[in-house]
Formats: sequence, C-alpha cells, structure tokens
Amino acid sequence: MDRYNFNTIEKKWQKFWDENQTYKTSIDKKKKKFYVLEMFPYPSGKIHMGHVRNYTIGDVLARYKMMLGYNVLHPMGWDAFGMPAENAARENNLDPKDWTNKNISIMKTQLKKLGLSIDWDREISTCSKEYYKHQQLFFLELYEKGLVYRKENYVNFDPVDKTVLANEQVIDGKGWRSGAIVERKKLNQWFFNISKFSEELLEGLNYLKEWPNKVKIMQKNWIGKSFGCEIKFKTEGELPVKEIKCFTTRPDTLFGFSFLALSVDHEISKYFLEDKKFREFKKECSKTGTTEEAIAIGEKIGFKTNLMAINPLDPKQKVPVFFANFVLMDYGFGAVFGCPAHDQRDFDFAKKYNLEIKTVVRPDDKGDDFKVDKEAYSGPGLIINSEFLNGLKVPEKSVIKTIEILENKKLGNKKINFRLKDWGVSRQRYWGCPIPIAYDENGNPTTIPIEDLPVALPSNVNLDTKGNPLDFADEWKNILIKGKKFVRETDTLDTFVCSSWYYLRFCSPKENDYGFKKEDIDYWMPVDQYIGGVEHAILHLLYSRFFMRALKYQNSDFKFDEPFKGLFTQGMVCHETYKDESNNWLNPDEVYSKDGKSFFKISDNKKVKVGPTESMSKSKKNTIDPEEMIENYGADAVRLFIVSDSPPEKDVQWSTEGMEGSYKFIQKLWGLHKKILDKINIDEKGINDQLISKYTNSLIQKITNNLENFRYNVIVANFYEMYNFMSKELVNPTKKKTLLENYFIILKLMSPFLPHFTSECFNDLLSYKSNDNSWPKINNQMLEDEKINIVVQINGKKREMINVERNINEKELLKILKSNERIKKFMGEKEIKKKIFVPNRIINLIIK
RNA sequence: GGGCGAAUGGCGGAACUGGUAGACGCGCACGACUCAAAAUCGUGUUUUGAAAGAAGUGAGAGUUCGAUUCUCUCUUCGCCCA
Repeated sequence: MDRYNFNTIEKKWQKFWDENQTYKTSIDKKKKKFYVLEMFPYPSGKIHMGHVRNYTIGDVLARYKMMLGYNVLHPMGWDAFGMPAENAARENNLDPKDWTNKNISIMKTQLKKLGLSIDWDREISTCSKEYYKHQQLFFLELYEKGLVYRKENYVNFDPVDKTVLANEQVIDGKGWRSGAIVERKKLNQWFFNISKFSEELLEGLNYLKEWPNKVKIMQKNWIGKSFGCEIKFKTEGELPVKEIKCFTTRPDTLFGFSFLALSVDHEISKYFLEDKKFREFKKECSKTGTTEEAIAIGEKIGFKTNLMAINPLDPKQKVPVFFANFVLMDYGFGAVFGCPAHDQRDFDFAKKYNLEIKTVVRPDDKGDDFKVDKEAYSGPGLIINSEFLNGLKVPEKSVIKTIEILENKKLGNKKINFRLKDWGVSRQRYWGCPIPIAYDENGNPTTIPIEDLPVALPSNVNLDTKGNPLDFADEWKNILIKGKKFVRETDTLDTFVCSSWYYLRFCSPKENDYGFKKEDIDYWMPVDQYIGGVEHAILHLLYSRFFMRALKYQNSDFKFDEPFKGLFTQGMVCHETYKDESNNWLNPDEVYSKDGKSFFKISDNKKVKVGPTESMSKSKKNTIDPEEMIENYGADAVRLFIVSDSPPEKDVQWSTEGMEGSYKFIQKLWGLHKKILDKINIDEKGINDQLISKYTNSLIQKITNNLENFRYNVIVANFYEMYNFMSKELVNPTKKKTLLENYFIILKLMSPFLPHFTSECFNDLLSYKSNDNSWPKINNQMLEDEKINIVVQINGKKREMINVERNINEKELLKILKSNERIKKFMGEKEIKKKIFVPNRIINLIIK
C-alpha cells in the first residue's frame, strides 16, 4: 500500500492556496461576515506550540465558517514592539528592527507550513511606520478629547541600569538584570484616562454573552467597584492640618476606630521630610515594592505622628495618626481609618503597636459579648458596642445607615470608588511607538503637527546607554516646530497600546489617511470570535475595550462599544520536565526512555529525574519545536493532535505517543481513501446503504454541534469512530452513488481539521463530482430510527435493554417485558408498585 | 485571606436539558504476519468474581423512581486577585 506523502502533498496545497489567493477576503455585502481573530504573536524568533494550538483552533473555526457560507476575515500580524528586541539587539549588536523583521520572516514561513487559512495580504506589523503613524494620530485624537494627560507617578527605578522597571521585572525588590535594590521614583508620565470609563467598562461586561464567565469576573474584580463613604476626620496637633479625608467601605465600623493610617506619599508627609527618622521610614517602605501583593504579605510597619484624629461619630474619641506602609496613595485618598477588630491588616498593625482592638460587629450566632481575639472578623452579623448603630444588620443595613448619618451631620459623603487606575502608557525605552509630543524651553508639552507624522524612530541609536537610548539621540530629539525650538518626548508607548486597536487595522490594512476606513469597520467589526490565552484576560482585553470607547467618545460614527463579541481562551501546552544529576534542565530531545517510566540522558546514559508536567517554557527546557514536528509528521497530523487530547480551553499535555497516533490515523485514513476509490469503480447493490447514510447524517449533527461548542477533542474522537465504522461497513456491498455522497460528506466534515489531506482526497474524486465546499446539511427525517433501544430498570438498576419500535407506548412495552426472560427472573413473583416511563428512552419498574 | 473552577480506569478524556458511566485515543496483554524485530492487522482491557452477580465518577450527607450531572459540608489541586 502506498503511504500518504504529507511532505509533497502539503507543500502542493499550500502553494495552490497561495497562488490562487484562496483566503483573500474583501467586503461582500451579499454575504454575512464572520471575523475570526487569534491574538497576534510577538516575533520572538520561532513559533511555539502555544501558537500552534491557538492558530489551529482559530483556523478550524475560520474554515468551518467559510463552509457555512460566511465571508470570513481571518488575518495575521505581529505584535512587534517590545523589550526582548531591544535586549537581543543590545546583546548581539544589531538593530532591533532587523532582529524583529528577521524573526517575522522566519515565523511567517513556519505559520505557512501549518496551512492556515489566513489572508496574508492583510499582514500588519506594529513596528512599521505605516502602522504606528496611525497610532500617533490616535494619541493626538485622544489628547484632543482630554483622554490623555501627564502626571507625576511613582515607578520602579533601577539605580544601576538607570531604567524604569515593570512590576514583573522587580524580583524580591531587586532589578531583574542588575540585581540592584529597586527604588521608587517619581517621574512625569503620560496616562490614558481609562478610569473615566470604569462604570461603562463594568456595565459592558453584562452584554458580553459569548465571553467566558471567568474572564468577566476577573475584569469585574480588576475594575473593583466599591460602594463606600468619604469621611472627613478632624485632627488635632501642632501641624497646620485641620482634617484628613478617608475613603472607606466600612463606615459602619467607625466605633471600632483606633488609629488613622496615611500613605507615606500623603501630602501631609511634607511636614515630616525634615525628620531623619521619617525619611528612613519612607525608605524602608519603598523596599516593600509597589505591588499590592508585596504590601499585603510584608510586615506592617508604621511611623507615629504627633497628630490625633477625632472620631466623627464620637468626638470624645481621639486616636493617633500613623504613616503606614500598607496604605497606598492610589487607593481612596491615601488615608484609611483603622478598625483592627474587623480588618486583618488593621489587626496586624494594632497588635504590633499595642492599639485598642474594639469589637463592633458580632456574627449572627454569637452573643453581644463576642470579642475579636486572634484574628479580625470581617463577616456578616450585627453591630454592637456602637451606640446608635447597635443592632443594624451587617453589611446590608449598617453601611447605608451610617452613611446617611454621616451625610446628615455633614461629616461625610456617599462615594463610589474604583480600583481601576489610569493607564500609564509611558515607557522609557527605544523600541516602541514614539509619543507625538514635544516640549518647549520651559518644559510645556505641545503636540507634533499632524503633517509631521509619523514621528519615526531614529535608526542607528546607541543601545548601550544607561536608561532610554532616545534620551541620547540628540539629532532626533531636538526639533523646530514653526521655527521654534522644541525637544521631543523620548518616552515611547506601552506595547499594549499597539494591541489595543490592531483588530481595527486588519479591516483596512492599507488605508493611508487614518487607522481604518469607516466602511470597512462598519462591515467587519466587531470581531465575532477572538481566541487567545487567558493570561491576557485582564489587561489587553480591558485596554482594547477602553480604546474602542475612547475612539467612540465624542464621535457618533461608531456603532458598537465592544471590540470582541465572542471570546475563547485556550489552555496551555504542557510537557514533562527533566533534570540531570546536577539539576540542570534537559530538553525532551536530550533524553530517551524505553518503558516510558525511567528516562536516561542520551549523551551519557545517566538517569534523568522526571519532574512535573508544566507549561512549555524555554527556562525549563520542556519545549517541543513545532517546525520539527511538522517536518516529521506533517502539518495535518500536528494540527489534529494539538486539538485531540484535551478540551481546547484546558491545558493539554504534549506526548510523542499521541503525536504518532495522529500521524498513524492520517495514514489509516489514506488507506480508507484508497479502498473507497477502488470500491467506487464497482457499482454494487446497496444492502447497507441506509445504514451508511444514517450514520453520516448523525455524524454531521454530532460534529456540527461539537464545532459550535469548541469541543474539538470530541470531534477527533468522532473521526476515529467514523473510521472504525467505515472500515467495517466497507466490506459490505454499497451503491456507488451512496458511497460517493457519503464520502464527500465525511471529507467535508474533516476538512477544517485536515485541510491538506482532504484537499488531496477531493482532488482524487474530481471526476465524480465537483467540490462545492459547503458544510453538509442535516436531514432531520433521517435522524429518527424506526427501531430504538429502551433501557429497562428494576428498582433503578439497569437490567435489560430491548430493541423496540420508536414511539412505543407504555402498555405495549410492558407486554413485551412480561415475556422477557431476564425481566421475569428479576421480577420474580413480586408486583409492580410504580412505573416510570420516559418514551423512547427508559422504563423503570419499582417492585416490592 | 477572598473569588472562580476542577476532581471519572494505568493515563488523556467522553456522557445533549437528571435517564445504558467509562465513547475515542494512549498504554498494556494476547494472537496473526515474520527466520527475527519494527511496522501493520485482529482480540481483550474499571475493580472484584469461575459465573450469576456485586461494587464503582475525590469523601460524607441530602433531594429523586433514578445523580458523574442538582443542593449542603469537607478534602485535594489549579487559576486569578490580594
């Protein structure tokens, strides 16, 4: 038997699709559109299995939707700005642009080998001027609308590298590259006013019916709407400070008030800067880092001031004011009131500084003498020890009632607070989109005139500088605008800005005057199905949702708010990890195993430690190279395997056996194909024609249903079942017409998964019938068998299954059962107490 | 600490709205082909039992004629936030 030569055949079809521009798309108003988008890759060098999974899932959907008659937009591009390019370029003495473009061309070649149905004519790259000039225009547009502003903000600063670090680049309070202790430094930065849309972004989640709940909950928590109260605390002391504003979600615990805590950056801190001890304390606080997590885990420390704060509900009560490391300037007003009994952080702090812990809430099942002892109680219950608040139900009544009282006394106001902070978009790096702003001699910003866009990145910069290379690009930096001297903004935009609108650009990739053409986005947007990793569940998706709203703001042209109608988050690709004797990670191709249990190193035959299965990563060396797999097994086999072993939304474990299984399966399908070709030549009398037709018909139903629900792994199982069924049935005589009809259907059902293989098979059948490439339709009448199986239970236990006429009624069924030997045996002489009959399904006889 | 989710054979996993638990694949065992091996093909494969049967979806309870599916409590694991 000749084997399926995937190598030649896959190349042949890829060439055919390329030459015929099979996947080129344009607006066709007669057809319904469907926009499939996978998160575009960062051009890091080579594609990895995560890409293979992501793009296979998308490709299957795109092909399926094409067959359903949709006009499908399925583009691909490159998220091409970012730090790795800058780092790699510095290390290898290259231009980041060259490094990036080289990677793009390698990865594009690799992606093409997967046989994806992508319209490569729409390819975009965020680092190209043609892309980022529009982004600069958007920046100016948002600036005009007042959605962009500049303010001083704290950043993580590496004093050795003289560079700003992202939170994830700070490891244990030290810079990831230099190892220097990171400082908190104030820097002027550009911000997008995302918090203006907090309420809308939260509200909008309700309309995203095709998003995973999980992601919506994450976004909701991230936006973090909280309902509370702004309270003004009167203060006493030697400073010219009369009151301090706090935000709290628990005003009802005011009687448990025992201290007031301020952020070290609170404006009051200016009175303490002379104090050496305070400066030391502030330095100590900066070591905890800026992440909320570090603060929560770290020890709570405070600096006591000479101020006293007065409880607004009980003026007799005066408590000390502290600066504390667990209070963030970003939250509320950088000031919180401490109620140790009902907040764990406050509790820890009070314990340390011996402050009063007064219980003011008791759980429902405890008495009024309940006392908080070992840990804070933050659950529901009733207010106690709080004078006029006593007996209020926590939290439903107590919070509202207390706010009412405070408002009446003009001591506070109801306030909605959001956790979502404005989006800082300034990055002190070279390889990003330049911000189209310049400063005059006095440092006042002005926008770059639109006719001067794009502000192109200078080439040939020295990347070996400390800090931002653009700061040293004097020729580029110093400019004249209308004859006046200006200095360019040297910060570049966060790469999340690039990915916040790329889905729009795909609709009009060549449009020169603006980021997109209105008629294009009117037709294509929103993205019908967006597919990507769950790691982007919060930032990227939220920023994109914001960007749409920002563009729509003061612009009635937009018809929609949400860029992504449907969202699917796929799981990661995992593999076992291996370590040698000296605990060095080993790549799977450095080890071998005979029994699949114990592993040995190929180079020296020494035993290898097998670690847990983890998501593939370069650092753990547990990666499998997709290109190598495609070369060994073919793209169709790789595509089939990557979706076959686990549901797409869950992690999948890569296994050689599984990969080989998919390869073998395609070979088997080829064998089946050859047998069918042979059989078509002999026209037989159809004995089992009905059986085959019914089977294929039910297969259409199953696979369509599974496709609609992303149950790709089940579909692969359906393919295996189909193979088993067909190879068994092929032995029996079948009419040529029936065989052809059904085989066409089967090939169509497989084609989104195995595009090369099925194209080749269709090609072999060209002389029999033209390939219409439409998704097969279900014949509903054929789904109903005239004979069906009914399960017979006795006392809820399955005892027999009988084959009877469809729609048999209970009486007739019982008649049949009476003469059934097995049933007789289990019934014995006992009488039937009760019968439960579900037509065409089950009958349950309850006997005594 | 909070939120969300998951737990099914040796393994990955299936089971539509409560109605045949274990589809399909991997692995394993046996057999065929072969001088032999690989490949390929066939048969079997939840546990227990010779069989009839019994038990069985993380643990325990509940609702129901009937629960992998619904409710409650607990355990473990994963993810996100802290």
